[in-house]
Amino acid sequence: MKLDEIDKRILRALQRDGRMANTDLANEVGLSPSPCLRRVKLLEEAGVIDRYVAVLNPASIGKGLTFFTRIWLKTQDEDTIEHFATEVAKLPQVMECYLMLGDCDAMVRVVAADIDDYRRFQSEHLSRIKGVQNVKTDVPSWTIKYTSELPI
Amino acid sequence: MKLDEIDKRILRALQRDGRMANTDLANEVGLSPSPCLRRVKLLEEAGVIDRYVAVLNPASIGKGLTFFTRIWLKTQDEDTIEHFATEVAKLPQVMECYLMLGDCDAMVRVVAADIDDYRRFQSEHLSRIKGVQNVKTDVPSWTIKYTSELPI
DNA sequence: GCATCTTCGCAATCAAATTGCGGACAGGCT
DNA sequence: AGCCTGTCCGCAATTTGATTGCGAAGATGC
Repeated sequence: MKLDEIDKRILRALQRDGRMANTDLANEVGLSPSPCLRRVKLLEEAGVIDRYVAVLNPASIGKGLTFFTRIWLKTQDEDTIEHFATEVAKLPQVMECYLMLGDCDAMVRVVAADIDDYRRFQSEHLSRIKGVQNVKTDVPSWTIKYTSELPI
Repeated sequence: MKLDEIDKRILRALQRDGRMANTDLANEVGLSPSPCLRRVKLLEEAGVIDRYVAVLNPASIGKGLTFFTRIWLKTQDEDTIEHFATEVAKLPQVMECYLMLGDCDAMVRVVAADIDDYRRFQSEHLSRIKGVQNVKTDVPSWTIKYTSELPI
């Protein structure tokens, strides 16, 4: 989809505040409400805007820590990987999971309340997935940047 | 903040659809619109709901690839780290940046259009930050899971 | 220069957000 | 038990914003 400058302004604004009133958005991007809303609908239909979400404060719901876990599988055949993918998708603590080429086979980002909560998750869920041979956890000591705003 | 079952239902719903109409939300969680809205406002004021955002499709704006870059700094003193943090915050391609304990000093998640776009970013921006000694890039071959919904 | 397509803004209509208020329910005290 | 108090609900009125239809302005191409 071809995006002009106004579309980009709309996307930037909605990335900052996805619940902004259309009238305010229109004002910000320099349109009147109706063509502005029309553009937003088109961006949604075209899939440029995938969805709208509320971003929660992880600490306030007892998920204040992030862990990165690198995973090595016993084998890299399709069945093993697919089974792993299916099981990982079921674990709500896993926010992201990537298959990697190179050193490890997969990397996941996990949220947990504390170290013990994470350890429990690792031993009771992650390590029990069939095909998982070894896991190694990296703990970020500080988050410098965390954004959901894509550059546009 | 103490969250009861209805609050949790609200948070789950708004994580799925942050732009849901309050009337629909009220209906889903089993309240009438006014107390439902009151709870949402309280959750916002308490910071449980941090903000609302539109989630864009990275591919549709030419940022379809994700890269993980591990970074080693020349020294780990506070000045070096703070300078690094300041500079990284300015780079819009960087979605996340964590300081790590252990192997590497920092890890960033970067979005780019393609490999060349990433290489340019790495050589022209990341590697030029003062204090950066070495970087190593990991490329996910597939994203199995990617969610913004915290378990609650 | 004219026809056509696109996208705008205005105005009317409809739907949802917001607010104020009375009532139900729960917990604590006498 | 009976009463007082604090909390949270739902209803209804009001305000605000979303949505739609339509005519006009500007851009594009023949």
